Amino acid sequence: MTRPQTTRKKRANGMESRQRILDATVEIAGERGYEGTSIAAVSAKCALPASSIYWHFKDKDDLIAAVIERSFDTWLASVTLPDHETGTPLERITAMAGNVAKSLTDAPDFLRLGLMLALERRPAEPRGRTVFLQVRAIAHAKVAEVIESLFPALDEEAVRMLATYAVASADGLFVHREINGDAVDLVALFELHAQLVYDAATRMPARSKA
Amino acid sequence: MTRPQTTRKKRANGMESRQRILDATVEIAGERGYEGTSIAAVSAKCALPASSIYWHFKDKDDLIAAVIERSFDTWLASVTLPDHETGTPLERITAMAGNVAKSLTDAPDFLRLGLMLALERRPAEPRGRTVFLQVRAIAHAKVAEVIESLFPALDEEAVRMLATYAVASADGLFVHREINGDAVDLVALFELHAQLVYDAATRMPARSKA
DNA sequence: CTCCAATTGGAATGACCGCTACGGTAAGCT
DNA sequence: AGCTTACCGTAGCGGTCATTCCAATTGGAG
Repeated sequence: MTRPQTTRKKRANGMESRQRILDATVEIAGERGYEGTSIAAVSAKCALPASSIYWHFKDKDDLIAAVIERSFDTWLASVTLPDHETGTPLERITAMAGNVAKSLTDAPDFLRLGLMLALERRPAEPRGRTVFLQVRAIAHAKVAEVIESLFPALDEEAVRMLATYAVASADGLFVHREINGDAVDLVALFELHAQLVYDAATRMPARSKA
Repeated sequence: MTRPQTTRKKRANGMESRQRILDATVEIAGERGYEGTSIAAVSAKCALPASSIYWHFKDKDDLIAAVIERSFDTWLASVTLPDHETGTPLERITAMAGNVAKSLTDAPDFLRLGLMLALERRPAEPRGRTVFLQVRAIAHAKVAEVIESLFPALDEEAVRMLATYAVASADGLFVHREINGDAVDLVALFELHAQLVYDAATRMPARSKA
């Protein structure tokens, strides 16, 4: 994020090396978790010495956080929400869920690493975990927004609970695919999920608005 | 052989020490994951030297696997499935889901540790991970059994998908509570979950049986 | 060309890692 | 009593950890 930018051209492999380091780290961290990600292993995988890693990143925590941030950006770029509103509401949220499922299949690193970090609760919380939880909270808010716009009769508490259910279940479906491999049809599961949430919202009692 | 040779009386702190070690390990592994669980940290927490840990357990992998196994037993003991519950099918599976949610609240270590291990995919798979995945597969089969008995008209594929959705979403809801803390009402979420799955099964088309 | 800063290379740091060797101690058994 | 088994305690092994130091390199700017 911090760019010198003062007309200092990329003169050596700087940026490419940075990407190589992040590539190696995302692979190792996805295999072995936070503690299992050793600088030596990253160094071996990206064929750069440890000193280069420490030139590009302050310390291991900073490296992991950078990985989370970059994989989130990658994932965001692969989510294409259809902004034009065609079809019934159910068709629309089903399409949205399908797109999210597809993007998670294409760029799973963000959620995979994030959930791994989130499940740990070490005394000194890694910065990557904080970043993940913030992003996740935003996702929750956006889902709640969609639900509220589609079902304005629902009260706040119902919207909150449905959004929580929608996001949490989606995580679970993703984890299921991470565990059971590519044979799992994540798009189909997400579309089913969208329909269930939609049905639930339809059947929920509309109470007085706050 | 008139010499029973059965359990030699517990003459030292053997069994108690074993439990102390497991208690310490479940705490540390829940905080820091597989690699982050160091023998020295366990040793410090249970106030027993490393050599005692290695007397009771073959190696670190064996220790983690033992923790998974014990926490599974603890969890199983806290699940009380009402086998002949009265009421409608929906009421019955809702009660079942509520019981599972309550047991997961009371004894979360099994699923928490298991999911942490499951998300990692290190080259040499820890035995604890294998154990967890086996138990999880059994859980999936049991859920499929319940669904099939309640909705005999559904074809195999539909039952499989619903069971997958039911288990995976449940994991996600559990993770949500682990992340967001005790304020999350897991029982309510599980009861909602049960109802959604029930509704989905009701609405699913009944195809020809295989 | 020289100078300078961005990178890399390699080696070293002390702390910690999993694990073991081995002696001590106390409670069974005979 | 003496032998055996179960467990605890100390000390340490070889290795890896995150991190740092500092000397090379490299390429753009003057």
